[in-house]
Amino acid sequence: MSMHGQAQAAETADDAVADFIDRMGVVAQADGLPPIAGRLMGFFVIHGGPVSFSELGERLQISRASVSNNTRLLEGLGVIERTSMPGDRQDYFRLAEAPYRRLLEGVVERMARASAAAEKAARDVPADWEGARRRLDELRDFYASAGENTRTLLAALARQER
Amino acid sequence: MSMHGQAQAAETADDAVADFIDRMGVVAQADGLPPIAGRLMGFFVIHGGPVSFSELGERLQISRASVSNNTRLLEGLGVIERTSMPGDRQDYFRLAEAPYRRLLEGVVERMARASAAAEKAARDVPADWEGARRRLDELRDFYASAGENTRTLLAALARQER
DNA sequence: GCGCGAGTTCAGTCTTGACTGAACGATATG
DNA sequence: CATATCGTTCAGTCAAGACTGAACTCGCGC
Repeated sequence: MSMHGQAQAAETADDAVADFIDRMGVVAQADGLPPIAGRLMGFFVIHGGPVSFSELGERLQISRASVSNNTRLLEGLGVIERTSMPGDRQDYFRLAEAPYRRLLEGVVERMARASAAAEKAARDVPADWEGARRRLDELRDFYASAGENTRTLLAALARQER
Repeated sequence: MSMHGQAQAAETADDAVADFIDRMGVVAQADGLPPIAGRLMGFFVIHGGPVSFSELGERLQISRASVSNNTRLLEGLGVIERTSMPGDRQDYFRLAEAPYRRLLEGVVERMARASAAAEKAARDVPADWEGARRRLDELRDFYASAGENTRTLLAALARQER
C-alpha cells in the first residue's frame, strides 16, 4: 500500500492530524459540547497561531454558520480568543492562554449543582426518613469532595502556568 | 393553595422528592447516561432498600422496557445490585455498596482516552512542528494530571468507605 | 406439559440538537 | 454613495437515541 520509511511517515502525518481532530470531536461530545467545537479545539492545538475565519471553514470543511457558532462558543468558554489582523477585515482566532482551565470550571459548576440538589432534598425530606437522609448526605459529600478536588487541581494548574 | 405549617411540609415532601429525582435525571444526562437511569439512581438514593421490578415502573411511571434496560445499565455500572426475594419470582434491586465509585471510574477512563489521543498525535506529527508538539504535550499533561487527580480522589473515597 | 408471569428484545415513534444554505445587517473600501 | 465582504441569524433537514407497546422467550408452579 504505502512506501516504507519516512515516505510513510510523511503520508500518514496528515492522517494522524485528521484523526486527532476527529478524536477531539468525540471527546468534546462526551463533555456536552458539539463535535465541531471539539474539532476546532483540536485544530487550534495543532495550528496554534492566528487562523482566519474563512480558513477554519475550509480546513475543517464546515459551513460559515458552524464556524460562527462554535468559535463564539469556544470564545465564551475562554478556550480561544478573537483577534484582528491589520489591513484584513476577517476575524482571526488563536488558542487562549489557559485554554483548558475553563473546561474544568464547567465540571466544577456541574458538580456544585448536583451537590446542591442532594442538599436541598436532604433538607426537604421528612425527618424520619433516616436512610434517605443518610444517603442524600453521602451523595452531597461525594459531589462536594469531587468538586473540591477538581478545584484544587485547577489551582495547581494555574500555579504551574505562570 | 396549600395548608400552612406541617401540612404544607407534608405536601411538599413528595414534590421535593420528585424534584430531586428529576434533577438526578438531568445530572445523568450531562454524564452521558439516559435520563431514566439518573432518575432510577435518584429513586434508589431515597428508597435504598430492595425494590421490585414492577414497583420501579409504577413509581417512576416508565415502561417495563425502560426499567429493564436502565436497571441492567446501572447494574453493569455497579450502581445497583439485583437480588431476589424468597417466594417471589420478581427481581429486586437495591443500591450497591459504593454506588458512585464506578461513575468516577468512567470519567477516569475518558480522560485516559483523551490523554492517549494527544500522546499519539504528538508522536505522529512531524518533528519540525515545534508548536504543535508543545501544545499536544500540554494537552496530554492536562488530561493525565486530571485523570491522576480523580484517581486519588477515588482512592480517598474507597478508604473512607471501610 | 400447560399456562402464567417474569424479564428481554424488537420495531416504531418522537424529540432533540447539530449542521447547513440562504437571507440578513453591518462595515470598510472604492 | 454604492458595493463587496464580513459575521450573524433564521429556517429547514437530518441523524441519533430515548422511550414505548407488543411480541417473544424462559422458567416455575399447578
